[in-house]
Amino acid sequence: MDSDGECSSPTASAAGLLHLFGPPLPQPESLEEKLRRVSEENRRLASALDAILAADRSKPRRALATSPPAQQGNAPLTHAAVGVTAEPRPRLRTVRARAEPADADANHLKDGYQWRKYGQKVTRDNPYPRAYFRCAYAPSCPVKKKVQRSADDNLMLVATYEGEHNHEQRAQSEYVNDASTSQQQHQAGSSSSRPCSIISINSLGRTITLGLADQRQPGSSSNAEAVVVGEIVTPELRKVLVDELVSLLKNDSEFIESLASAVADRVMERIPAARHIF
DNA sequence: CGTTTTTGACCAGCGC
DNA sequence: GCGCTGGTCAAAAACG
Repeated sequence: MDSDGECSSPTASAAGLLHLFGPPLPQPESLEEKLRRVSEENRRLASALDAILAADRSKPRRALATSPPAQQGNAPLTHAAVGVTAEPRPRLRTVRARAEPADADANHLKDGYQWRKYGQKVTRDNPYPRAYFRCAYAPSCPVKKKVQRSADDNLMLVATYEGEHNHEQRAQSEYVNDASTSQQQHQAGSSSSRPCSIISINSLGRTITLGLADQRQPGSSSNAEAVVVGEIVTPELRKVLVDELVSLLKNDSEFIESLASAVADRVMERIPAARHIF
């Protein structure tokens, strides 16, 4: 995904050169409009999800404790909006992710850990079976997860993690843990020196924010309009969302045009310095 | 043949 | 106490 973080792609440069010899470029407002529209769409989805979760919480629960409402007091609004359930006492985390079409009939949610399935059960309020997994990396690791398809959307996988890993994850860093990793995650999301996209994770490491950094004014924060995408705890989930975002934006000629304009502006900024050479 | 998955049985908690 | 439900166990089957 890091490959999407480079601004200086040949395409962008070409667009910038075209702009040099072309008519006045379209105003960058279109890019901001685009962001606003995505934000608005995200807000609509978030509120819909919130309604679903609110209905879900109103149902009686037994083994799966729900988070006390008061706990959300100091949490950012986006947490509730994207349906993050951050249980304080038993370490329960709920992750919702859209399943790949290829895995349409599988109940697997890849998250970088190795899991061993030890049971499956059809629950009362969901026609889809719930699969029970234990961490298979270390026998003593107490972490369990439950994966079940959403009753509303069978392409949506809902995974509930319980407990914390008491071992290192070799292949990748710990993605499902707390604030201690948020800094690394931030770095990982913007490994390039000049990232076009911003991927940040909040203090709890449970909400990812995807945004488009306006490179025209590096020092300016006014353009940092972020799009909160949802709860991300695994690289695969991040990749799914980023891929989806990239695919959406790639097919949007308006966005491409705006992006080209923004890159052109950057090139224009550097041209005067280059003129001294000639 | 070792490991993983499947699946029916069993157990515990909760509400009535 | 009984029934319902979610969670776990463990033997059998499947797989590489």
